[in-house]
Amino acid sequence: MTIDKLAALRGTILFGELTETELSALAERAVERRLARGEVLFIAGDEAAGLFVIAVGAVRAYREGLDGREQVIHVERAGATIAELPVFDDRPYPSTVAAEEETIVLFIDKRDVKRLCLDHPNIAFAALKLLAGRLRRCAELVEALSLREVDQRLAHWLLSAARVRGTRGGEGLQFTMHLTNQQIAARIGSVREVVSRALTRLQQNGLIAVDGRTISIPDENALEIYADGS
Amino acid sequence: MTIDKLAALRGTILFGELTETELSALAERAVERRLARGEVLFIAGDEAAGLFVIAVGAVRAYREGLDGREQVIHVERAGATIAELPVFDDRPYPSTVAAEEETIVLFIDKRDVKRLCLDHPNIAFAALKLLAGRLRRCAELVEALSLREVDQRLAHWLLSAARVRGTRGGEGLQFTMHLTNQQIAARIGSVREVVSRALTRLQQNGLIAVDGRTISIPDENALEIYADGS
DNA sequence: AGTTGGCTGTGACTTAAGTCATCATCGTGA
DNA sequence: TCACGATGATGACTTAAGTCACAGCCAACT
Repeated sequence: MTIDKLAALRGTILFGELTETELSALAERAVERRLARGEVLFIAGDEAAGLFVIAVGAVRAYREGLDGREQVIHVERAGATIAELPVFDDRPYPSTVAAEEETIVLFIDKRDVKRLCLDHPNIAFAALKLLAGRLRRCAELVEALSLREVDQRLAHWLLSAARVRGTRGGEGLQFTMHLTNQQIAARIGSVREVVSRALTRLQQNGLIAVDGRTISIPDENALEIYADGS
Repeated sequence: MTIDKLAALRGTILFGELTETELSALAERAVERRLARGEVLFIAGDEAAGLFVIAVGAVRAYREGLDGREQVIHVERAGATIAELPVFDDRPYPSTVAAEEETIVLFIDKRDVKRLCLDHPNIAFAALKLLAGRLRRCAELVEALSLREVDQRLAHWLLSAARVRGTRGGEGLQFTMHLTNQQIAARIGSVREVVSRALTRLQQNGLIAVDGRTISIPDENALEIYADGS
């Protein structure tokens, strides 16, 4: 399978507004890399020569503790970019990044990105907007980890997952969970067993209903109140 | 006491490279605001009309839990800016900001900042660098909160405080602690009593020595090893 | 069909962290 | 100068969260 580099670049917020000529020039210099599920793209602290555009698939950026426990910082899917920070501050990769599924990324040299930012103020502005969003989410995560307990963090996470992926119906808001408890744990800052028990508790309280891999939220509002307040 | 708005703006990374004419124009439109120690400048979620330049003093940006516990996200001093995010993504203030000491800030309308970013690519680039730094620190904080225990977080924090403010001498690296245990706790994500005990433990292990408000780190390396590894 | 390996749920236990209460000290403002 | 409130140390207690161990399941692969 070959991919259309041009289309992939055009699909990003960062490069979407370039002219066809500029896009082609960038596409020619872009280097494709394929990742198997779980494969690591780079490790936190590695020297960074540029950023990556996700053409197909999804990746997670995370930090690892000594015991091997992971904390996911953010997840990005096709159309997004990762490792922008080294472009702007010339420092190493801030997090380790691994593929969540079969993924194809395009490497873009940071000098190219810099030049584009300086030539096109609106690209720089798009990058600013992008980083602003990241920073907001990161601050949310800090707040959650520091000031909320696991059950609340889980409730909050389920709610936002449902709002992104879910559909509204007779059972209320519902969606299909495609992650393992382990993966959820890594995102909300906990461990497998605790997530398992927390899910049980949420069910017992009637805040969610679980049927196989389908999770329903009968009363969105009630779950929200629980998530940030108890 | 009157302050020199022009000088304050010139001292920032963001606006430092503007011409005198542009600076004056900006200074004329800047609105000064004085804050007493502890006074709140704005609250997370408030509508935001622009950013603030810190002319004198220092502020902390934090989130508050239901129980009133605070988690500091970042601290900024004279010469820095705060609340840049709303400028770039047109959303409300992400954190609550309060003065750590007597502080004077200058309010700059976000439309002015946007215009400057679009007219001067290097201002946009400076902003990108600024946000990149914030994001790195924020990710560090997430990692620490999720994967390290309090004693390690404290060790790490002491080390970086010492490296910024401290001096090297016979006793090793030493510096004056001008924060209360309460304040340290809010920064590393814990509470007063736990910080107090953690400090005692670090002393018992010979990793630090405390004399009044002076803290010495006899073996910087040993403390660092302890901070990220145990 | 059978085996292997990952995923889940759960009981039992440990422990880091947080809470509560007390007391001495200190600094600041009235 | 006095007094109050903030600060800090510390003992005693509680508890959320994490660890360990085990058993049942399911899906994939040989």
